Amino acid sequence: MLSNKPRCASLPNYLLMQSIIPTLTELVENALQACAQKHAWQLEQPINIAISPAKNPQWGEFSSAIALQLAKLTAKKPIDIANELMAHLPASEMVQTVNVSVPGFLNFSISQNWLSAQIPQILSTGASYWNSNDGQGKKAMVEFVSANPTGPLSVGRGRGGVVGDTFANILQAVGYDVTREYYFNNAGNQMRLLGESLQIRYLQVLGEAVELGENHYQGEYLFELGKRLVAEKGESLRTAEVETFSKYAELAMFDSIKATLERMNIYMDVYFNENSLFEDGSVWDVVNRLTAGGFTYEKDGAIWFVTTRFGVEKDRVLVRSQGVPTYRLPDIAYHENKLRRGFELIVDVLGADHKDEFPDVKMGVEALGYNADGIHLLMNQFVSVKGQRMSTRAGRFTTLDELMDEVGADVVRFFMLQRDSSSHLEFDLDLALEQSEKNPVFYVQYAHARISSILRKAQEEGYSFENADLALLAEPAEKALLLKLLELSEVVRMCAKEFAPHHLTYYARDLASAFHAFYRDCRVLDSQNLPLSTARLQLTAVAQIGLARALHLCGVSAPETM
RNA sequence: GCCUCCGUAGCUCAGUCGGAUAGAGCAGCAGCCUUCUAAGCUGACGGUCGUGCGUUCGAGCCGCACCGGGGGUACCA
Repeated sequence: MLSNKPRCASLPNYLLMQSIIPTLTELVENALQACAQKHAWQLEQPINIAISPAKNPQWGEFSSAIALQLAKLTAKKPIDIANELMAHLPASEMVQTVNVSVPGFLNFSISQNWLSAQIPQILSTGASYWNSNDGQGKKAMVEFVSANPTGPLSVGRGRGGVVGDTFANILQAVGYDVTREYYFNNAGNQMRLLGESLQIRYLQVLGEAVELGENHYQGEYLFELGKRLVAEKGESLRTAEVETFSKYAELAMFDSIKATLERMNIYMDVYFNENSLFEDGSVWDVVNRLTAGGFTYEKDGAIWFVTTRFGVEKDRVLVRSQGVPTYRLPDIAYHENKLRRGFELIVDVLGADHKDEFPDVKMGVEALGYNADGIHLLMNQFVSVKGQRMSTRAGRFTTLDELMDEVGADVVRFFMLQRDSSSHLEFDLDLALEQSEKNPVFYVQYAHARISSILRKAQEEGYSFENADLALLAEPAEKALLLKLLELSEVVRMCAKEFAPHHLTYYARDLASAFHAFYRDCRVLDSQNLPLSTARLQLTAVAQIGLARALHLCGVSAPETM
């Protein structure tokens, strides 16, 4: 572990707000139990009760298809079941009305009073209103980026960086104690090639007729570094060892990577050096224990891991015949190290090109006697910009820095989060460059700036924020905005549960849209109607907190003016 | 060959456990600024959800086969 950067404190989460879907689920659950008992329904398995937002306002705000699911089990008509369930629903302050529609949906309308009552709660709790405690304070690690210091970060790595950092934010919001970790290797073949590449570039700058080999790093950045080296050291390194160049390049590349990450608002807690696993003997310790457990054998001078025992078609090499381990072995040792440090949830954010190493790691720690269920893969597919694929080795890439120079960190982060990470991402440079409503980042940020502007103006003109009569908030747009705001906690939980941070950007856009509709229909500041102004000011303030929370979880700024 | 991810509107993509009429942004079309930021809003247009079988009361979602694309299939990482 190289360094331990301080990062901003995670938000406390102590207040578990009563959120809508879990509450409705509980109501239906109670009704179901009552009906099942009364009519002796055979519910051998626990029924999964789904509550989803209604697709049409005529059905209220939330619906459940539970009666349709139960039709077969009970041999009754869905519509009858729904009516029966409705009759047994416990009363709740949250629910205004319940009705049944064909073919048997149970529809809920949320009470306006209950909704309004959430406003003071959010105002007093702040951004942590939407937190939950699903993680129960357990230790979680998100390992991401993990690029070896052989070159500037590519756009592809940037996706892993954004997805990993955002997912870490999400885990904190659902109550985990999160560590962000970067795993790297500064020994071995890659670093030797890097050193050779720099050496050749350095000599080229000095006018020598030397050329890069096919395996060397072709990127222009090493030529630039060579020039820098000449400027600093002159010709003194003409006969220097490769190691001198390797070390110099490594430090320079790491500085550049860290600067890039910082620019993207990413701060690692731990930089973990793969080499430490060799130095403390844990790599060889892993081999010995696997061997003692009967999980290895020797063939052709190499040590093989019996992965076929876990149902894989081929065994894998752990230690090459020359005695050098493959990447697989330190990876297993590394994950054992993570488990030994007490992490109960371990998330590896990997690119699609590294996906296949993941199962080997899980099999490895299982063979060592651990339960690997807490280790998860968050794979992200490749990124392309204008059809060009990234390849560091070939030196034909757009670096993250170049991309941020073009469009800014906020746009990069938001765009990287707009796709399911298992889908390919085509970075639309033209759209990203658009400083207008076409660009979804500006759309969301604009809503926040608009809100800020109203609140500023209210303050300047002396409008009261206190003692609001929130029952005055009766417009459909007001209700819709509140409902959308209250959805955030569910969105965050879903992101965590599904390892899918992209839902956040969709939510942010929906919330911005709900605010814009409110802005259109409901004038906030009206000197002729001060009570209504105060009520709407409170709602506006809550919208600001929610929008900022969604943006900040994405690692995107929430500007006060634009 | 095998494994895996993807295939949804002209383009880029969402689609919560299998539920009501499949959604959004962009592009293109038609409108809305003496009032809190028009970086906004409204309307219309746009679909054999890759193809074919199957399971189901009900399939974009589940199963099988096929087609097309990405990634992997190393004693590289």
